[in-house]
Amino acid sequence: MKRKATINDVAKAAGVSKGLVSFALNDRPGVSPETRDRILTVARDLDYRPSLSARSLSTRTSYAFGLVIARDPEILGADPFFPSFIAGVERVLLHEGRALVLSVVADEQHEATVYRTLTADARVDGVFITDLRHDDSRIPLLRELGMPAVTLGRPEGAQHGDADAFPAVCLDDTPGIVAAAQHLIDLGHRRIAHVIGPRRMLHATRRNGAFAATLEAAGLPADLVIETDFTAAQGASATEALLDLADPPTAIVYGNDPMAIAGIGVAHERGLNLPGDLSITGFDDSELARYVYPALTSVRTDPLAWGEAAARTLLRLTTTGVADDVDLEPARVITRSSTGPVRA
Amino acid sequence: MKRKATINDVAKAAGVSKGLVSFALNDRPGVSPETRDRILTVARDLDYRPSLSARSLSTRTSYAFGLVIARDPEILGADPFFPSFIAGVERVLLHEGRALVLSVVADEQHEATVYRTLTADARVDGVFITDLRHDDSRIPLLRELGMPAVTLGRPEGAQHGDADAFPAVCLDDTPGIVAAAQHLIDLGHRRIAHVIGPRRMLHATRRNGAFAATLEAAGLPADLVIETDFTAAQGASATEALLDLADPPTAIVYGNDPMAIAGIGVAHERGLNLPGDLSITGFDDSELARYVYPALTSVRTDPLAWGEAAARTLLRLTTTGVADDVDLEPARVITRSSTGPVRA
DNA sequence: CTGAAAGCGCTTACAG
DNA sequence: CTGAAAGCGCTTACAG
Repeated sequence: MKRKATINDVAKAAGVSKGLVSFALNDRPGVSPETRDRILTVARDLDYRPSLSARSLSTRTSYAFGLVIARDPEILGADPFFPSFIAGVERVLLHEGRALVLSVVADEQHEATVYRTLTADARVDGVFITDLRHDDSRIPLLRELGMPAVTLGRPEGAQHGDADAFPAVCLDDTPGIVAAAQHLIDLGHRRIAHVIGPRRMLHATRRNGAFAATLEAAGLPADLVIETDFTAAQGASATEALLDLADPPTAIVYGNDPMAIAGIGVAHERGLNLPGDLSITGFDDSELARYVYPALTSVRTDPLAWGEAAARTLLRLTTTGVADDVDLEPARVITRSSTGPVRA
Repeated sequence: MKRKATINDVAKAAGVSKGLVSFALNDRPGVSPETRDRILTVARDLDYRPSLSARSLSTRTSYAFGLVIARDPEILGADPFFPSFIAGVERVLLHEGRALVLSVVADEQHEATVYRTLTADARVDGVFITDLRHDDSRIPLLRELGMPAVTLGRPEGAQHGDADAFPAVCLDDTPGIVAAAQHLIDLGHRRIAHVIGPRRMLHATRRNGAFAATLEAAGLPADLVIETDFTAAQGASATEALLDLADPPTAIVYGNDPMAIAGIGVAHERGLNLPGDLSITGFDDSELARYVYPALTSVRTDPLAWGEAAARTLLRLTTTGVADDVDLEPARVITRSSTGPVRA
């Protein structure tokens, strides 16, 4: 391991000042084409790579983005969203010389601390905000900290194109949930339950709103709603509670696949026939969905594309100061054999 | 947002040189107690936090660790290991002012590129090596790059306490697989198959060795072994292949839970009764394991503890230059209802 | 025990 | 079009 070449080595070898080397490398005007070529050649020959920490100190830029996830590790492990989302983010950052700094915290208490530390240390140039909540404390916090951010979905109250809002990268999940509900209605179901994620999360209530509207448009009540923390455990107990009802549902729509798969487990344990006695749908269309029995009808989003779009948007925001909202392909239902006609 | 206080502000306010401030803050000898107290008080009053990039430039330290995962996002999403492992890592890094830089790459080709970039940019002070492979190219690569590392498990050929080896943080999985196999043997199974992960991965062959030894010790052949890429898809097709055999197994041991759950799906699809017609075991004991039907017998490891131990070891290695190997509680089998006596 | 200074490796006005 | 210099905010020998 020989010493890494510095800008000084390049400058000396090229017979110019280091300022000029910096200009040439950063594609700034004011360098004659011949000089620029010579500098770039020398830099390549010396295998020169600018020091990140030196650049960071000069430019007050870390060349990294942050993702803070406030979820219990148990839930995180069951949820295929984040790995795919992160893979999408990486796919664009890798080529941009940016790194992803990841923080997993158990609760929303520690979350704020982490954001403050990331800011104080200038560890990242911007952050991704996932799992938007009602009255989300992260929005004012990050604004106060002056930390650029991109939200997954649009926060409450924000209008498309709000001047002072963080850019939003949106993947509308309501068409998926509407399609799932309508699919069940079309199959003749009249009592359809909804097992949702935590109500403090925006998408839980938004999806439930879409669900309820679809049922009501068909003249059906949307009164069977159970809130969970997204764990398979609570998916199972919600299913137990629903099936114990005097007038149990003939179909259950779940907020994620692990809960739906747990629901299948509970139904089988009770000797129910699927989808004959009970239809079940999931959400996220994880790989496992098509391999359980019966194969799970689920709502497909595209976390990888979401990650890519979010990364590109944050990159634009942090480099140019502005970035437009992005709308991705909405979610859609994937029909499999866990849903079927209601029994006569 | 007022300007952040710098070491100069503290020095001026305390009436000392900035060198002394640095000494006081870093707990170095040569500062009188009174002066140190005064400096620390002033620093607190000014809400002073040393600039990370300035420190990094001076000390050639990034105060961050790297984790490069070479897996298809699809597989990653189904596998609960990494989220828990990462949560464990975070739990110790958070209090040590270190950050985790995460890279997800699709294949082992890009892996080397990422390690080179992380090193060239001095983006991290050390890395975690997970999913050890046979003849693992990362070991010589990182040694060549001079990048400190900690391995999860001991690499091939390395002896406990090798002077020049990277510290290994080990969680022995063979007791778990041995117990699973023995459990099936005790239940009277004579034809037991093993659906393993990629053979290039150390743990796949190591576990299969333990599996085979257990069967052979009981006078049983261990000839039914199918290699997969760890996806539920290949777990399902391996199950199909096994059940299509003229003399199919009465029990199948899977290398992870998603494959085992897919196996349950295939068995149910064929109208088999579990565990009457077929016993099934998984690996990792994911949350879902206990909520599928029948509840899945699985092998439990502790990824969270693994993450914590790995982080502490890497921290010690990068700060002191040496770190001992660590042995964690070995894996053990958790018996549930997907395994039962072989049918008469 | 304390201070003044050099150095880490960049970027960026400022002169010429 | 090019050079010399200051500055980013720390750490660390070196003197005293």
